[in-house]
Order: sequence, then structure tokens, then C-alpha cells
Amino acid sequence: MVPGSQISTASDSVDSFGCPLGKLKDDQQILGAGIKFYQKSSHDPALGRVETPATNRGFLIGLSIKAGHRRRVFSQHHATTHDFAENAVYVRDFSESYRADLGGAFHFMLMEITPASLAQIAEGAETPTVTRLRSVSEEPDPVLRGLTGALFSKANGQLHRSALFVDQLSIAIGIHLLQKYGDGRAVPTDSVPALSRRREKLAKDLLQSRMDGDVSIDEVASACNLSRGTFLRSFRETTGKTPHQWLTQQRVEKARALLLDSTMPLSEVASACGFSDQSHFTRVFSVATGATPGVWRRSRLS
DNA sequence: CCGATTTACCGCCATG
DNA sequence: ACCATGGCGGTAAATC
Repeated sequence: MVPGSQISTASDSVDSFGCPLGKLKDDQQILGAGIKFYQKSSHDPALGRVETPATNRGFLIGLSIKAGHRRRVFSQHHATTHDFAENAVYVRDFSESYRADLGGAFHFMLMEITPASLAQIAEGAETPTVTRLRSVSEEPDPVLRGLTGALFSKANGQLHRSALFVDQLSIAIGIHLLQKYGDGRAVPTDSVPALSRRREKLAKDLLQSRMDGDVSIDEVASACNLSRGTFLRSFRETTGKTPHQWLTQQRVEKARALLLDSTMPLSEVASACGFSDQSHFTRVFSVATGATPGVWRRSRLS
């Protein structure tokens, strides 16, 4: 099961992520147990366009080592800009095509993992089986930074070549990825039934209404004709999150929008998103985004 | 599914 | 005035 490790340096014109290699100053690869690791960097502020068609390669996790990278990601009808702080992580699904313009310095750890490898790691780790990761952009992950840093660390001026070192560490990284980015669904565990489509929508709508009004979990559960306990379990099964975590995510998303296209002071943004208090808002937002609301807003206004 | 227990979050305040 | 950080108690949420 262990493929061992090897290190290579590619030299084609475009790497496996559609990135023009001539612009890359540093490009290293390590094959771990079920995960491919890359470290890539460039100082060229105009890296140009990256494009990958939809494939079945699984998932790509990117970790920005240094702040200052920026990319504009194009989807069907619109484009979004992302600024990467230090240790910011993005996760994307290779089954969706990807097109982006890169800018600013670029220093990334990249990890590629297939659904099969995810399942295998989950099995060995006695965690709920997960074969998918949720899409993420710009979440801080210092733990992942530490782990991948160790992987690419140098001993005696050279990268570790011990297969055992690489394999064990890659498994540890895999477990971390599962726990932090796994999206709980897609496993037919009939012991924990998923929420029906209808109930899922109902529950989410009710939770949303809580942005201003007030709904308790008990009310949502009974609206779904479920006991509190089974509702919580099923909700987690289908969304991978607790109702609260899910709601918090919605609130932060709304806050991001308001911060960008309004000049409301933070205290107003806070209450508009269901945070009754500025300090609490700042705290939650920072955890979710990696930057305080004020810093985040200013960094987006240029 | 229910009840007990633990955890987390929220709101409030103080402070720089 | 505005924003960031931190402590703290009560309570809803989540787990067992």
C-alpha cells in the first residue's frame, strides 16, 4: 500500500495544474501515501492564467505560505477575487473546471488527493468515512502549515527521503484534511439517516430566518417532525456541520458581502447579520476568515 | 428517544 | 467615534 517516496523536478511548459512552469522559481514534488505534495513558488508578479478542465483527479488543497498572493477566479457568470493571507487554505474539486488569473508573489504547498485515498485514510483512522472535501477559500490553517512544513523540511540541506517519514506524515496530513475539510455526506450509513431534501431546506430556511428573528433548535427540529436528537444527527450527516456552525457560516458570508458593498460601521454589520455585539462579531469573523473585519475590508478595497 | 452531562456560544462589559 | 482583544457568567446546543 505504500508507494514510497520520490522527489522529482518537472520541466515541461505547463505543470499539472495548468501553471506556466517557466515562471516558477521553485517546484518540488513528494509522493506520499495517497497524497501528492508539491511546493511551488515564484516571485514573478504576473504569473498569468491558470486553467484546468474538469477531471476525476479528486481534490486539490492549496496552502499559501506567504501573504500577498491574489487571484481572480472565473466561473460561469462572474468572477471573484481572493487575497491569500499567510497560511490561508483553499480546497477545490477537480471535477469542476477552473480558470483563474494569478497575481502577486506565489509560494504554495499543494496537495492532491483522490476520493479513494480519502476513504482509505478514513478507514484506517476510524473516522467517519468521507470521500469528499468541501470547497473552501481562504481559511487559515496553521496546523496544516506545520505538517507540510515538516514534510518539506530539510535535513543536512536535503529533503527527507525516508519513505517511512514521508508516508507517516502524509497519513497524518490526510487525517487532518478529513477532519477539517471533510464533508460528512456521501456515505450510506443507514444507522444515521440523512435529512430528506425537503427537511433540509425547511431546516435551513428556518435557521436563516434566525439572522434577525429568533428560532430555537427545538422549534426547527419539531418543524421537521423529528426529535431534537435525531435532527441534530441527521443534520450533521447531510451537511457535515452542526446547525450552529452552519448558521455561523451563513452569517459570516453575509457579513463579507456587507463589508464589501456598504460602508456600514462594523457594529451595524454585526447586528444586520445576527450578531448582537461588535466584539463578538469580530471574534467570530476572525476565526472564520483569518482576519479581523476591519483589516479584511481594507484589504479588499484596493 | 429521553434525560443527564459536557461543551460552545452568546451577549455584556472593560480596556487600549 | 470606531475597532480589536479579552474576561466572565448564563444558557442553548451538542454529545453521551
